[in-house]
Amino acid sequence: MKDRFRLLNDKPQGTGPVIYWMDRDMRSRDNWALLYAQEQAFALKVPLLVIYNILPGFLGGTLRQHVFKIQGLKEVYDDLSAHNIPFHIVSGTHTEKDIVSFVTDVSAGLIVTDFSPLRIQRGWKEYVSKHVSVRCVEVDAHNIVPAWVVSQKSEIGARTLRPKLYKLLDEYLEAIPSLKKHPYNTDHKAPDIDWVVLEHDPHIDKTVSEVSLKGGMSHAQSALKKFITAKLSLYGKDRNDPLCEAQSNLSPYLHYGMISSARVVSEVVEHSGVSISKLIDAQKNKAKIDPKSELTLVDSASAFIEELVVRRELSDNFCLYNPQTYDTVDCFPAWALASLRKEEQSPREYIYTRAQFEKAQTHDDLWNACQKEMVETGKMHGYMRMYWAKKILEWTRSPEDALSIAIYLNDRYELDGRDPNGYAGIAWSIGGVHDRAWFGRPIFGLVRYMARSGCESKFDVKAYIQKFSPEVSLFAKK
DNA sequence: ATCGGCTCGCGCAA
DNA sequence: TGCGCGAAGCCGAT
Repeated sequence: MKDRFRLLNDKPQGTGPVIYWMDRDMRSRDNWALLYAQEQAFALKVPLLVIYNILPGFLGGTLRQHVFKIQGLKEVYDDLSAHNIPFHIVSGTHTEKDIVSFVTDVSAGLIVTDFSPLRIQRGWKEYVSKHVSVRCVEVDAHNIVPAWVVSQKSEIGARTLRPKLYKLLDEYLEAIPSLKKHPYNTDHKAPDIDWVVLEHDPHIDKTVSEVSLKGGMSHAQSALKKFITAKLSLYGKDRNDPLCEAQSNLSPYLHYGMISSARVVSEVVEHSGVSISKLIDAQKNKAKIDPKSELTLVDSASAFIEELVVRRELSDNFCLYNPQTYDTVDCFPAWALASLRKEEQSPREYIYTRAQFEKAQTHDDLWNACQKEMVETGKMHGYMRMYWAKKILEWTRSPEDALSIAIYLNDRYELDGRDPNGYAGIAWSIGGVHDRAWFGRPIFGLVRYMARSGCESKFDVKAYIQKFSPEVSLFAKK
C-alpha cells in the first residue's frame, strides 16, 4: 500500500481501539483512510470504530445539503455495520470538542482522519491532535496523489501541476483493496439512529428547499455508470454545452466523498480500452490533434481525466497552500489584483445587491437562468459557473463584493458548495487565479472576460433560458 | 468560419 | 537571457 498518510502529532500509539474520524470522505468503499485505519487495527488486534460529527449549517449549508448528506451517511452506516464496524454519528456544534470527548470515552489507541485543505477542518484537526493523548494520523483519501506529496507549494496553474501529478499518477492508482469484516469486537456498539429525526434537525436552515438528486454511494455509482455508457463519448465535444447531457454530474458525490475519484478514473480507463498513460499522452498531445478530426472516445476520456484529476487536485493545492486567503482577494495573482484595483473607479452599467442576485433579478435573462438552475437543482453547469461568477464581478462595486456574493450563493445553493473546487473556480473567474493575463478592459482589468455573445455562438442560449424560465417558485414554502 | 492580436510571468533551454 | 505558452476568450478584420 502506497503511503498516503502523515502524522498530525508525535504522540505514542495506545492500546485501545483505532478510530477513523470520518470528515470529508463519506464512504465505506475505496476509502484509503478507512483502509489504513483497518490495517492498523489488524496489526494491533483491536476494534475499529468510525465517528462522524454532523455540524448543522456548516459554512452556510442548508436543508438540501443536509438531506443529501444524511442519505449518504445511512448507506455508510449499514455497510459498516455489515463489516462489524460501529459507526457513531453525533450531531454537535463544536466538532473538535465532540471528537476529543468521543476518543477519550472509548480510550482510543490511534486516531485516523481524512484530509481536507480547508481552514476550518484543519483547525479542528490541529485542536484534536493537541488535545488527545495518542497518535493522530491524516490520510488523503480524496486526491489520487496526496496533496502534500504532489507539490510543496502553491502552483501557478494547471500547466505546472500537471507534470508533477502525471509523474506519480500511475504509481498511486494501485488497486484498492476491499474493506474486511472486522474480527475484533467492541463494547462501543453503534447507537441506533432515528434517521427521520436526524433529517429533521431543527437547527437546519430550511429556507432553501431539498432537490431531487439523491445522495449516497449507490446513487453515485449509478451516476458513474450512466455517464460512462451514455455520455462519455460525447464529453470531448459537448461538455461546454449546458443543453447537452454530456457532463458526469458526479461533483456533488465527489465533494462529499461518496465516490472515490480513483474509482472513477479506473472505470473510465477500463471503458476507454486504453491505459491511463495513453490517456495522459492524448491530453499532452491535444494541441497536435487536428481540431477538425472526429473526437474519439479516447479524446473524450482524456479530456475528462484532465478535469476530474488535474483540475480537482489543483483546487486542493490552491486551498492547501493559500489557507488564509483562498476565499479573499488576497489569493489573486499580483498582476490581476493590481489591474482590478485600477478599474475600481470605472463606471458599472449595472450594480446589484446580493439579494437581487439571489432572486435572479438582473437585466440578463441568461444570468438569471444560471442562478435559477442552481437554486432549483442544486447544481449549475460547469461552463455556466464561469459566466455566472464573472458577471457578478461586472455588476458589483468591487472584487471583494463580487467574491463574497459568489461564495455565499455557491455555498448556500450548490450541493457541491464549500468545496476547494468552488473556491478555486470562483477565484479563477473573478481574480485570474491559475489563469493568464488577457487584454485589459474596464472593470475586469487583465482578468479574462466572458461575454453573452460568446455563449450565443457556442450554444442555444434561448433554449437554456427557456428551460429554467417557467415561473417556478424559487424558494421553499415556509 | 477563421485568424491574429491582445497581455503577463513561469519554466526551461541555451 | 530569450522564448513558448497557458483552465474553458473577445473582437474586429478578412
